[in-house]
Amino acid sequence: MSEGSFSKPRAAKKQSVRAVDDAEAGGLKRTGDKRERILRAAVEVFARQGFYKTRVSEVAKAAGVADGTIYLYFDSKDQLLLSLFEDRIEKLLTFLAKEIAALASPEEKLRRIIELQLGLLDGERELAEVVTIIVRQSNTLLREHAAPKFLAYLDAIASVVAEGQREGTFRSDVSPHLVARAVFGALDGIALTWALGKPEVGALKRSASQLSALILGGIRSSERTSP
Amino acid sequence: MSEGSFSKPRAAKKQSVRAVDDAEAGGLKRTGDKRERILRAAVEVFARQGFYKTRVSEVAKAAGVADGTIYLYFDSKDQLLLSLFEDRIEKLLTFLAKEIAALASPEEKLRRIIELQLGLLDGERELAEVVTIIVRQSNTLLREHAAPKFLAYLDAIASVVAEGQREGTFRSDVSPHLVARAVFGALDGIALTWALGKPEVGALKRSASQLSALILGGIRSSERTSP
DNA sequence: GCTTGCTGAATGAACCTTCACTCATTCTTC
DNA sequence: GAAGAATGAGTGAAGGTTCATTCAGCAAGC
Repeated sequence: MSEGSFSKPRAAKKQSVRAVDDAEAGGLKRTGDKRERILRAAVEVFARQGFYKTRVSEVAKAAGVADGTIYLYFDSKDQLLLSLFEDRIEKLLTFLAKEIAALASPEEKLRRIIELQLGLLDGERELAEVVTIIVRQSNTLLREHAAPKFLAYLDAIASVVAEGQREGTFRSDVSPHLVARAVFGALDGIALTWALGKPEVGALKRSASQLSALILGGIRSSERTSP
Repeated sequence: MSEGSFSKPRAAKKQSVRAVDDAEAGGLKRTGDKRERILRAAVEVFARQGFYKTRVSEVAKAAGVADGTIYLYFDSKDQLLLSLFEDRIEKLLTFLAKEIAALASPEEKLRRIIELQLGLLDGERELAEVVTIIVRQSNTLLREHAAPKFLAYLDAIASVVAEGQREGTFRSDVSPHLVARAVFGALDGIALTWALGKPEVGALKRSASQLSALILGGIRSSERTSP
């Protein structure tokens, strides 16, 4: 009687926790994870061409589905982008939270955050690009929806900073939120110039350690008084 | 979609827009400022709505000009954006160069750069937004053209860092270009969250000094040897 | 096992709105 | 009144969205 509760796609919020599977052996296969396939294709194409220059038909082609199929899973092109964003940020946040919880000192945590974000940028550049670009698309529905999720990420960083300040290992004359923004921005800035240029191999590791040194050096509390 | 109720209607802004005084006494003269008027309108509207969501007719209206007039000064909508970018970055670069040249130590220079960029973000947020958004629009002619100018700006920062390293006041185990990117990114990140939220008054001053402290603290060579 | 009928996911060509751009006409200035 | 500047309604193309049609999968009837 349950008549397959998930059987109908109809652009609903259907949260498929479907992760990585489906070896795409042949062309037509099981129709299980169309939604996920479309999302992946979208990340790829949006990152390469930008949202506005991407035709819905291109996403469809990349996903190996018909144009119309996309509208069985998403209400509109805008909604597709928004879903993409929410879906991915969500995962990133939970992953980050778990990783950080395991570490003891704020300093280690901060270092790990830097590593993780740069790692994400390196490994899933496309996703990272889409995310940061989206955050910058101006005052639209997208921005309104994206902002809360994004701010949650910043809060996560800020709370690490605050922790360090309570402990006394971090200087307390700077606002945790400001530091969070600056750290995020620094990481993003590096990603940006990578995106503009050519990504060298090994750049990641070097950047991460240098950046950690820089940021930790700046934030560590010290006797030294700044002029 | 409703009009972006993000930015308050500042009537004061209007007046400063009128840089070039066109004598209305004799009606329209050699309207040499049409181009400039269009550029200013474009900055404003692009920042509010984003490039792709902005209609050429909206820019025209904001500039107080007919649609067709825009095409007397710019070849296309894309060209308008590109011209805008080049024109403004150019000015920013020369201004920055002059400001910095006057200062003695790399430390002061860096501090001034931070002040200036944040000041720009505060005073001409719209322009700053357009610039950073544009830099992120993917693989297009725009990107190809925008990148060099943008990189020139980064180079300017990097050379200050390099100077400090030669002098011995800055730690030399970090790449100047990395630092430049990080600094730019940090500033940009702060702007971004300002843009997402509400800009408090006085936030600028505080942010600038905190950020200076943070960055200089991070970059200063730990050996306090005076050369 | 084979046929028939039903269901609904998937398709993609056509539709229809939205704009970037054009150009015949009108206005300004000298 | 000529020359140029400015106008803005009109045009054509582009591309997001729709929907009539297809067809794989399944169940019941034979």
